Amino acid sequence: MAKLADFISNVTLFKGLPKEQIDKLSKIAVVHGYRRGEEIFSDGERANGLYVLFLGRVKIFKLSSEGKEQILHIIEPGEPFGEVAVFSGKTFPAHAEALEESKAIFFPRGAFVGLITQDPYLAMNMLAVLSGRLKYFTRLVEDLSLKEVPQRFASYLLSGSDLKDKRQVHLNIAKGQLASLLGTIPETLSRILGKMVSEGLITVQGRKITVLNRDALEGIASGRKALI
Amino acid sequence: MAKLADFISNVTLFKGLPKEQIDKLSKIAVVHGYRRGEEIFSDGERANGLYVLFLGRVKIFKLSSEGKEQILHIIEPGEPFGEVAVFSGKTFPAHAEALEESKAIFFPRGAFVGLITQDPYLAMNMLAVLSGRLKYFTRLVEDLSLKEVPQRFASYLLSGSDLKDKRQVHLNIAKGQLASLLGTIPETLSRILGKMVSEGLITVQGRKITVLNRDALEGIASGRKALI
DNA sequence: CGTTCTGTTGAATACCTTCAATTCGCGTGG
DNA sequence: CCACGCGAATTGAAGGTATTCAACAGAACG
Repeated sequence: MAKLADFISNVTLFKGLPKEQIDKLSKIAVVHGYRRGEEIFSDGERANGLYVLFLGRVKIFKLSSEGKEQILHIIEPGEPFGEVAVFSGKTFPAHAEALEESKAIFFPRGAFVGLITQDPYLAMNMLAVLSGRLKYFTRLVEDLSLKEVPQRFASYLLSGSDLKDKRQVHLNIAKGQLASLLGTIPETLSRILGKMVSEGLITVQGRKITVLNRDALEGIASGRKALI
Repeated sequence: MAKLADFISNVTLFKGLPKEQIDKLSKIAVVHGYRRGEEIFSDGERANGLYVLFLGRVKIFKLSSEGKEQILHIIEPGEPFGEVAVFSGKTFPAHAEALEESKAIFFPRGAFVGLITQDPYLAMNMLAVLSGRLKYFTRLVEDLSLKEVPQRFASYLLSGSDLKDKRQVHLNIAKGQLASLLGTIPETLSRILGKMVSEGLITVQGRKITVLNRDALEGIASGRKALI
């Protein structure tokens, strides 16, 4: 299990922990595999621990009574999920499903809480993770309530092409899933993509989007400009 | 300052802490007063600590570029606020403003973090607080994205009249503020109230709302029924 | 008792969704 | 290697919910 301990020591949540703690964590860890589309846990289900994604991609989402879905998070390898239920309430507050073949490490609640109370460093890391999530949700609420869909999409695009002014953005999820993440439906997103293309702001080839006019996109993201 | 220590020991965040810790907390605490409408901190402002509300009522909110507001939270006495910035990033993720004459206890970041690393109990309490907030936001996102305004309002009403089947709900904030909390505007809320009254579901006298037909409201809250 | 903020009501509009019909893309199997 | 089939994506037309703008009524406060 050297490989597992190795991975664990590189997870942000566990960064900076002494080797001894990493070993303890490895001992209580259980690895689960999931196929594309498989449910990991469901909203309201009793929670007995938390997960850290090892491989693949997982979506955390809510479902309406009519079956419409709102994605809260796309989890990437190294990120924890299902952590809320460990510290408050005893049930998961949303659904989790593998978007592709995935592996996740499961940490049973009791043992994990034990480690946290013994290691202030781990506690601080966990507090940082939860705070980061809260900040993210704050922005999500802001987007859903105060911005229109083109604004949200423009922000999404720009945040994905932030680093080293690369113009190419490769969507890591299907367009329909992106729509759900942006709080809309595939049709609406498709129309917005179409408009942006016809205005010369971007080009789209499957999941590959090229930003042609960054300034205009920033104008839309900030609400200063609108799509025609 | 016996009174302050007394209050602090009754705050959920500090529940179960030994007297010694409470004393330390009292020593690093600073009390601030705010008048109605006064800003406590603003979005993006550098954060040097967290607050616990002592008296009054505080709204945590986001503003759009056009000035529309979305309330994230109404803080009641005993609740902490501004805590996210202590553990992640260094700036407040939203605005805070006193809705009425208020007093808040301020805990400087460094000293507070020091106490947390010394007391696992305090750390666990803080984790529980953050998790609770996350759960709350999960529901807020769900409401904004997957439910219509009448549904949100019906849920709000019912959660306010939950205990001991009391039919009277007294709004603790102005209707305009409630609209902002529900992710809409005063006009829309007013129309919904009007419809519910004319359908005989409720009566409204200022801030006093009486539930006449709980079943119908539950139908609306769950999305099974609609308003005419 | 007047001024100001809060709440209400109406008409027009905007944005997004719904529904339905195609088209595209891709993996599977012949 | 090509054809088939199925889910994903696109496009059009119609409809619905909420917002905007504007005017007015009412409550709160000094």
